[in-house]
Amino acid sequence: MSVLHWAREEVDLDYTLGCGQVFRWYKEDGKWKGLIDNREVHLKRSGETIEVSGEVGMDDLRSCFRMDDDLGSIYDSIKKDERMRELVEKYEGLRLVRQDPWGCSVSFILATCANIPRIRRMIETLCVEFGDLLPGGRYTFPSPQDIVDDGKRLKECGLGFRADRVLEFSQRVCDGEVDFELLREMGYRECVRTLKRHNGIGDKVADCIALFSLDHLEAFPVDVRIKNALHSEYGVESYREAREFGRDYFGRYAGYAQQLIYLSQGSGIQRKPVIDQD
DNA sequence: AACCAGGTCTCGA
DNA sequence: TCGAGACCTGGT
Repeated sequence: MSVLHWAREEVDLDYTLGCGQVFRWYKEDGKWKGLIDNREVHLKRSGETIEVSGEVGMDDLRSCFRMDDDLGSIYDSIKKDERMRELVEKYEGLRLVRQDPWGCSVSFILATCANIPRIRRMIETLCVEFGDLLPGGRYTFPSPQDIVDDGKRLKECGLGFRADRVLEFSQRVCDGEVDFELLREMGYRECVRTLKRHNGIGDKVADCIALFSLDHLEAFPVDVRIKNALHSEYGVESYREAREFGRDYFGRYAGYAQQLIYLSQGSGIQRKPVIDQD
């Protein structure tokens, strides 16, 4: 077990892991349990430190929690009004997480038109069916090849109309048609335009992938809740308007603002999903 | 028992 | 560009 000297105002695990940006983490017995780089990790806040158990390197942890982001200056830059000042104060320690682009893409393709418990369940099913069992009982996130190898079974996983989209995307990744590192290097707009060429990836999902896994922090994913929040706070009328408003108004770190607003609209810590295996 | 869910795609005005 | 409908299921 190792110890991270990450103060509370630097990292709040409940806000960061419970705000809906990640789907495979859950809190149990006061510990946050999840996976980083397909290895199980447990994190427990203890005063001004975090206790870590699991085989993860310091670099992976720092990268996952985006510890190179200067939270103070980012928060300052998005405190555009009283409302945002309140949110920054209330949710101090909320950080964006850097996810693996492949897993993030699949997760948000699955997130279409489903509620959080169901999204978590679909992802967990995918991992149980196509991933590898780890010591400790959890499963790795499957590789694209794992999925392509048994495309028929994917349709029996309760994913609904999302199954075809995931299979098609997996196939394209296998074929080398998706270059995540290139997507990371290119500008935000081109990244989103490129992602949207795939079936099942529209504005919202592309923004999520760009923001949560490809370091495009100006991405401002707009779903129903964000649209409604922006309507009541800023008088924004449509999805398109909300998306553009978000980026223009909040600027380079609009994604952080989005996550604060999303958290303020509900969600909260989720329980461990139960997958019945046969 | 309905209703609705971190949307996307297609089509017609 | 914009609105309407279809789309698979399963939470609540």
